[in-house]
Amino acid sequence: MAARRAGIADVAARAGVSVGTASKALNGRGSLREETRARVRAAAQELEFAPSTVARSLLTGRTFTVGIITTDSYGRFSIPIMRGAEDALGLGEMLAFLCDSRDDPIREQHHLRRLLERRVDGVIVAGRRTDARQPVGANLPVPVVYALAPSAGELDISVTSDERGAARLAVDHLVRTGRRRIAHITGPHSHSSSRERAAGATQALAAHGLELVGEPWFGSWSEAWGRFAVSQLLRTHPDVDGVFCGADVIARGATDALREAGASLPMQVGVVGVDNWGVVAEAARPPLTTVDLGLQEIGRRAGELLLEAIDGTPAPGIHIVPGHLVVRES
Amino acid sequence: MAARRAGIADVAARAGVSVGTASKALNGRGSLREETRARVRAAAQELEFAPSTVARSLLTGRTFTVGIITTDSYGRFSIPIMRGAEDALGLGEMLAFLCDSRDDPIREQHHLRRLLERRVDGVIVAGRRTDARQPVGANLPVPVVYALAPSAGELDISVTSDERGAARLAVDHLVRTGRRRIAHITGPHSHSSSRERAAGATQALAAHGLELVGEPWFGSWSEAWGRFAVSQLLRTHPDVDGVFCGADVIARGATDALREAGASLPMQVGVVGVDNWGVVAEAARPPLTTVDLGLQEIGRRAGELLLEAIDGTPAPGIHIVPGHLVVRES
DNA sequence: TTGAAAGCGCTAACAC
DNA sequence: GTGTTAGCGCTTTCAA
Repeated sequence: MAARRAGIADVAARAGVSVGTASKALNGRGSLREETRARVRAAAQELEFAPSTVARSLLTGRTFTVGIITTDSYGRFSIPIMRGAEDALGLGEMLAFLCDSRDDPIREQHHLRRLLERRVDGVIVAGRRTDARQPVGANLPVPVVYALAPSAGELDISVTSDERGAARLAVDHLVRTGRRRIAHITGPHSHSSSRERAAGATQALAAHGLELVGEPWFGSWSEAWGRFAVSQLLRTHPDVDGVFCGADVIARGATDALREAGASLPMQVGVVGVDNWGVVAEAARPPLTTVDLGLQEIGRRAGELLLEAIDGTPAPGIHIVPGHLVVRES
Repeated sequence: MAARRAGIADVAARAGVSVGTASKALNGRGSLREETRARVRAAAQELEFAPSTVARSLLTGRTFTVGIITTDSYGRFSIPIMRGAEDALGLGEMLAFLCDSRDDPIREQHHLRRLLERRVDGVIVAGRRTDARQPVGANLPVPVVYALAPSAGELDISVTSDERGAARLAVDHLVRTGRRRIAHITGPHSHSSSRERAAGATQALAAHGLELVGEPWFGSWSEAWGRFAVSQLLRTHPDVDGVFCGADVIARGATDALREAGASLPMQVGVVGVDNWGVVAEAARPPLTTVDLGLQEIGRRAGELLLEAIDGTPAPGIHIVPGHLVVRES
């Protein structure tokens, strides 16, 4: 601590040149004698000179920072998205401010305002559901990219997951491994993810000339629901041989209930989840085959699209990132 | 988008005053006629004026930003810490840059450098283990606070968890609920958390005139290890009536193995974990009683200590944040 | 009560 | 090849 910070003026003085020259030397601009350049660089090194980005920003109008607003308290969904975004943004030498709106529109507006005051070059808004959301503002001075929860605004840039595709990947795997009597247990009907996955499952089965065993079981994103739904399912359809679950937690509950009902997994019944959430999928017995929605990829794509928009070539619309199947033992 | 950004000069022009006056009006500085103030405010409103923090920073030397460097890819540990830190920093009107070092010292240095170039007012370094770590740098121009993984530097500021206290909370609960033959299953011996929790458990039992059943079982942070250790434990100590597990994932494996071995929980055997990791603790059967290490509180404390250090009153040393017991049904 | 001017740390345009 | 100067958007003396 306490180390006084050297400015470019200090570096120039020590190297015996003017600040202009020092600037050129350090930025490789202009034409200077190699010896001068070296002398300046040496001085900078000795003084541990770190150029002030804030002064530079004032001049160029760019800060090389972006804001990421999550509605999600850095939870299950935001985290991989943030990671992906940081990957992409880091490549553009950008640093990200993190704001947690906790699903509160007031907080969101507050954060947005603070980010704009800080002159971020762009903003990523990450949601935790795939339901469309209202735009964070109109006529903003910087580009915004929506991740996971797409914006309802026509001309906005959004990146989201392929819900129907995810269902197809799951169902195709079950069919490919010989399952014919496939049921679907999923989350709340109020979530568009649940509805889309159910619709996707029905579609995919139809493509194989099959139908879902019973209606989709809408419930909650929990292990307990997975267990309960399976116990009920076995009463009406004891011959079920495949279960596509709308989430890994549901799938884990399902495997437990099936195992405890005496079914041998995966021989008698195949189970596929969605999420590829390590702590759940890997610890299940057997470890879960599941669809990874590519959240990190969504974040990466969002970062890339934001960089492009900042560079003046925005790509409006909803960009869909495909998921992929992770085959384990279930 | 595309909305041109109004500067204070625009506001001043529209209000028919000088920039100096506009500045004073908006910041409540100087003495101005109330009518002038109102006029300026109105102009600012109409132009959606958002003062540039970067210009202000250049002047004041403070950016009201901090950097958070996590070694943890925003995982299980960083997340609550970040939340807590954001809580504290938000109160100081600070915004946080997020950097993920992925446990790579090179990346860490790189990020630190970039943060310093951006003139952050301070830095939080968050780890994922409680083992002491090397300081991130010496003689830095801004204060640094270490969260979870304390710095080995004597004069640095660190905030970490109370590992022995956590073990005491767990053991006391088991004893209070009538358990006398208590075993301990935990993570790798190479982690100081494992060793400290084991030592704490032994100590706490001694305070009750009891001894651990067998040696502590060091292994890995996984459900599989919890299951395996319990199965072995039951062979040598079938009369065990309490298991203190060094992590919720271990505890969950332990409950599964106990239940499947025919033990009724929590009547015959009590199980206590550490972490209070929702997805694991709540889904276990029965839901886990566990020690919450207070990670969010650690983050909050780190944020507070950083603000204090920035304000010129650093509190060096290792600050220990107490955990608390979360009683569920196990 | 208000305006004019200097300056924060840096870069870029232009002189020398 | 190097130095000088103006100016990015704001706040803050100081003078009017």
